[in-house]
Amino acid sequence: MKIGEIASKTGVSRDTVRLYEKLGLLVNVTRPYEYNNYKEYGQENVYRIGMIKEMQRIGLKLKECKSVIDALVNDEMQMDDRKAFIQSKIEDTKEKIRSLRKIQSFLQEHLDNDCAYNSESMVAKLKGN
Amino acid sequence: MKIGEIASKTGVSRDTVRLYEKLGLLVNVTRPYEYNNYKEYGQENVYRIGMIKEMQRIGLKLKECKSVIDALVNDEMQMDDRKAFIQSKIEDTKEKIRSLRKIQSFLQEHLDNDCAYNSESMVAKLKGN
DNA sequence: ATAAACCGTGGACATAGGTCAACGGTCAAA
DNA sequence: TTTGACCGTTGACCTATGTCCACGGTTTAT
Repeated sequence: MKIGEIASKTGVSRDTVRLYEKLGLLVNVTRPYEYNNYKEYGQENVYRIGMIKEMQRIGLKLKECKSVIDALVNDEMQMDDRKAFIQSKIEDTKEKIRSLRKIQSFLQEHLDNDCAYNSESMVAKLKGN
Repeated sequence: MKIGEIASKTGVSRDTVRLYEKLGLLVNVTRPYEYNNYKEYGQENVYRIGMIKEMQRIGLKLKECKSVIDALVNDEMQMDDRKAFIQSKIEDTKEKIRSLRKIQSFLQEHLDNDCAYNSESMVAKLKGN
C-alpha cells in the first residue's frame, strides 16, 4: 500500500509515516514501480505503527519503541540477549504499573477524602514503598 | 531554601527548577532578602517536584502534571469540578495500567514462546480487548 | 580581602516528535 | 486532455523539555 493508505489506516499523518521510516521504525519499504518512485509499505508496517502508537501512549519514547520492536524481531541478536532484553522490558513495565497504581490509589484517596490537600503525604504515597 | 538546595534535594538542575517555576508548576516562590534578590523555595515545592518526576516517569507531560496538581490544590475550582476532574484522571490511569498489562503479558508470551515473531498477533493483543 | 561558590537574568542551543509549505512529478476520472 | 488527488524531497517551522553560557552581583570560607 502507498503512503496515503497506510497513513489513513493507522491514523497518523503521511509526514509521520515518513518520519518513522527515517528513524528506522519501519521495514521493507520498497519502490516497486517502474514509472514513478512511489514507495510501498506492507501490512507489517501497519502493525508496527499500531504498536508504536500504543507504546507511545503510555509514555515510551520512539527510541524505546524501536528497541523493543527490534528485540522482538531482530534475528541478528543472540537469542539469550533478546530474552534478557525482553525480560528487562517486562521489569520496566511492571515498575510503571506500580507507579501508576500508586498514583491511582493516591487520587482515589484524595477523592474519598473530599480533596483535603496535603502535599507531603502525597509524595510519600507516590514515592513510597 | 534557595535554588541550589532544592535542586540537589530533588535531583533536578537549577535550570529545571527555574523552568518549572516559569511554567507555573511551583508555588510561593518569594524574594525575602533585603540585600540580594535570591529566591526562596519552600518544602512544598520539594514535594511538587517529587510528584512531577514521578508523573513524568510514567509518561505525563508537564502540562498534565500541572493540571493534576492544580486540581488537587486549586481552591477556586468548584468542588464538584475538582472531583470530576480527579475522577477522570483516575480513569486515565486505569486505562494506562490496562495498556501496560497488555504489553507486559504480550512480552511475556513472546518470551515463553521462544521469541517467535508474529506482528499481527502482537497488535491484536496490544489493542485487543 | 580575596577566591570559590552561589545567585538571577537573558539568550542561545539541543533533542524529540511532529507539522507544513513549495516544488515538480504522476495517476485517475471526467 | 485537463483537473484534482496523490506522491517524494527538501527545508523551514513548531512545541515540549531541558541544558549551557556569559554577565554581573552576593555570600562564604579562608
